[in-house]
Amino acid sequence: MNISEVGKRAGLPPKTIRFYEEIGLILPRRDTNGYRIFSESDLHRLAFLRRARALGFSVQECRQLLALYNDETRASADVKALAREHMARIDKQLEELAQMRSTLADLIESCAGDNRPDCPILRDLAQ
Amino acid sequence: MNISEVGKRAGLPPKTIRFYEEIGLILPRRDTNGYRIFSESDLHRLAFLRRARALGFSVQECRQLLALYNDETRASADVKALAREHMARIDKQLEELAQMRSTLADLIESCAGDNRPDCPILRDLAQ
DNA sequence: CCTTGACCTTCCACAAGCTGGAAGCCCCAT
DNA sequence: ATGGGGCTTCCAGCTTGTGGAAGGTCAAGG
Repeated sequence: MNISEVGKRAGLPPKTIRFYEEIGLILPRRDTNGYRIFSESDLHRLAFLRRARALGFSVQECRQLLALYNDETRASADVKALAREHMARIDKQLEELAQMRSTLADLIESCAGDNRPDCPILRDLAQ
Repeated sequence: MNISEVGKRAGLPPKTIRFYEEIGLILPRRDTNGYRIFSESDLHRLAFLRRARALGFSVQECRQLLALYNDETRASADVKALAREHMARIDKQLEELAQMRSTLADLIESCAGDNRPDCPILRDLAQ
């Protein structure tokens, strides 16, 4: 199967698939004309990647997840540890964003939002 | 004042300050030897930038905020609108992260995390 | 057989927001 | 004069792709 078809099936644009090959996440065969040929196994890897990325795993983590996926002798503890680290990072981001949101909401509420120049938001930023 | 001192006072590393100059957020004077000289006004701009960035505003938004800050005839409505757009983006990010977090938490809970290879996390990713 | 359009290929540049490092100048103290 | 620190510029890299240009390939229609 060609790149655009595997792209449709996996839900990834061809550009992204080429990029994933470039960084070694997949290694499709090549036809005599130089075209990439994707096997069912390549398709599965790509779909796996799409879902892992959608969960916010970094490309490096995806690499590790794929390695674990292909390792029949893996320990599920290793996968769980990876997922836990990732979730810890997400929790940290959530906290930071919630903190920003809270401050912003306060500032926005305190601003008249009319045509006068006086603005608590700018005053706060300037301190 | 020199770059490292203004950096300490504004809470920004010299590298970042040079970068901000490069992209036109500040324009410090230069000494005859080529060294940057920062005025109190430069310091205020830098501190403003640090706080705006800490609230998650993009550099482009910071540019607009600084312009509004320096415009005596601004309407606070414009500042408020900027802040509202930004908060909307933050809310979107929060939603996405919360969704990821929820899925991840489910997967993590369902995984034994022992030395056996069977793993619901990988199964879900592979679908 | 030739053309046309839709593929495919590679390579380069850009996005955000810095950060690190190298090479070289400058200033002050010893 | 020598050493250490600070300053300068420029280049490269991080992450995760995206957009575009130049050019090869393939299948269908005239």
